[in-house]
Amino acid sequence: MTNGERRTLMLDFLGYLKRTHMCGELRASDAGSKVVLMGWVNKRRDLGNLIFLDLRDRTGITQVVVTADSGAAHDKAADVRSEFVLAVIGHVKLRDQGTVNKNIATGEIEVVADAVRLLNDCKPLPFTPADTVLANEEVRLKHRYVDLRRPEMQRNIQLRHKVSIAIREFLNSQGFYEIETPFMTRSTPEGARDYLVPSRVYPGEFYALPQSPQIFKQILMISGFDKYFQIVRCFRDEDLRADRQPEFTQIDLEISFARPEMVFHVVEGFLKAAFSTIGVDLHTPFPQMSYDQAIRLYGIDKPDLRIPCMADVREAFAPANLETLHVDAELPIVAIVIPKVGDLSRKDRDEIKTMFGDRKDAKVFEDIKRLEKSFPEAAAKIRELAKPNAEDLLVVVAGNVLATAANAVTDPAHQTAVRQCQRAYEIYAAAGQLRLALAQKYAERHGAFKHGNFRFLWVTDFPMFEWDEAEGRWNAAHHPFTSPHEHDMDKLESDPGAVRALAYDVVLNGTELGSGSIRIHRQDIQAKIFKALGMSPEEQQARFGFFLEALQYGTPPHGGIALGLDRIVMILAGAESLREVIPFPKTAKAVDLMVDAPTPVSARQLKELGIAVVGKKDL
RNA sequence: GGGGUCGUAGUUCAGUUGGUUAGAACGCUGCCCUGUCACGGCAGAGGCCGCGGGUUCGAGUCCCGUCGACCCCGCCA
Repeated sequence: MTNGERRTLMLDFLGYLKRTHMCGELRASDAGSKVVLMGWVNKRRDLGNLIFLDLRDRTGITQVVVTADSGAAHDKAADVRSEFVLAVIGHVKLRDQGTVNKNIATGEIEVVADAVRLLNDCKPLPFTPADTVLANEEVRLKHRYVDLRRPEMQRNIQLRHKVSIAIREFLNSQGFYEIETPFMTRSTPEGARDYLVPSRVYPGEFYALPQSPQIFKQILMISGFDKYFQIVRCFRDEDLRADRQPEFTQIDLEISFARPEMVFHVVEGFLKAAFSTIGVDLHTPFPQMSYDQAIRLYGIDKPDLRIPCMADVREAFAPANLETLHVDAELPIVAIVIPKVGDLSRKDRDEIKTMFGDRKDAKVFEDIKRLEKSFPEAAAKIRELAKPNAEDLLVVVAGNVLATAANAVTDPAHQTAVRQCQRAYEIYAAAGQLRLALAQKYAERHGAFKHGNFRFLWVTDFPMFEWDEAEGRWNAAHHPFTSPHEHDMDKLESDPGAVRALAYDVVLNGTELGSGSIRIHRQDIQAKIFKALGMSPEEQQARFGFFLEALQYGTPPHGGIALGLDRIVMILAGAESLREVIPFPKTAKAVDLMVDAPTPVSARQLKELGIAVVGKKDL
């Protein structure tokens, strides 16, 4: 018999047999009882006249012993291989002293088989759930049903279930209604690319899968449902990342007569409930920080609070120092502190330069001791401002003096200001990136990234508009229905860049978990925003006509938020990728390797939809 | 769209400066084994070295292209 071939086995029927226990349940106190277990063969250890089978289901593993005197049972057990599906009828026996297995919960007992039923066999697998080394992800995804049997995946999916249930229960207790919104809806040309669904009835016309139920949930507020939530799939046709899938699940909610604090309170409540499912007691309320602060202190709008913030050390340098160092005096100078890194070799310090990259606009001083030699006073002042401990790594990031030509400004005045802001922002961002890269590299040393350290944060007061360099106009930073700050209304026309939005993000350990805002409920303000965005009344009508009409029929003030369920579960599970907490994820090229999707469809299907596909080369 | 890492047996990997018949472990098949739990012992099967082209007397190894997996940038209102 060659590899892969097996003698034909006689399989048994389940018949009237009923399972009495799960495989992870039995304990010493069950000794003596008659039991029926069902599950998969995790491992077989065949000692000849004595065969051990580890039977596995979602609750755990029980060792089954089959002795030669059990006759038929022993013959069957001899034929059994990995991942066969069995029913074992037997009795629970306390294990002898020396044979207890402390590694499994059921290790004090074993089930002595009286009879074995072969419910199904299993072809030799590319990998098994019992393997100690993990197979390649490509192989895992192709045979996802096997991969999902692995205890770790079972745990992750169970965790996901628990988190969903905890959130549902909490929101229900707070008076939220769970209301479904359509998956087949209208394409909104702004934002991410839509996944389109062709209409058969109207050839050439398309539905779009929702990027979020945004407009529907706002309409539900107009409809008087007061508090809505939904744990809902959303779709975005953009390139993937470890933390981005084309279809993902959001915890979406909206509240009528809402102020931001009310939204914060609800989110803190359900996150507390979700985290308590794994025994983590979250401290609420979460700290808050303005967007502006986040940029200046962390160089990013989703600060990771597990490591110290950056420090502004601009004042440490005398004008003469800056000139010598070719540092732009107009731009910020920031110090990064990474705790407990200890002494670095010359090679490690050079590595920092590589990590920072070759930039025109910014430079890094990675060797503070060298800076100390030439500029002792500045270095002393930097230490005073950044407050590193003796073992901490301290590096400084500053702006480069640019050639005058590159810095020439012919734009109107407000654009000059924008440009200056932009350059400062780039310094902060560059420093922020280096801070994270260093923190990642020296994670072992500072220990702040160990699983279980959950640092939440609200980031508030996002800018209302972003300047679009390519288009030469302002864009909505969040979406065009986000309400501006009441105090900033008067700047809508005079200084759009300074208008703050009533928008907020909830951030955990440097990952954006969710984003929300108080929405515009008044027609007059909505008109001003569209005007600031340079959108003509015709364009407004074409894009959002139905919604603008709805807004006019008694819209209450309202606001809400949406959080990524996948990301929450990923962080709770301590996983590196969303794919570890999504049962059937897609690859980086948006392919489902198990079902092999997407695929071409038949000419007949296309004809019915009025669709012609142009050759790939023509695209 | 751009940059990077990787691709060798079913799986995880090794493979020297380009040089005989491409190795190991696990898995698989057969035999032996009554206390294993990463069971053990003996024997065996299993390879288009991702694919295509090039350089060379000779390519798993060097070069070019291509496909696939992963990570990052762009993108994600």
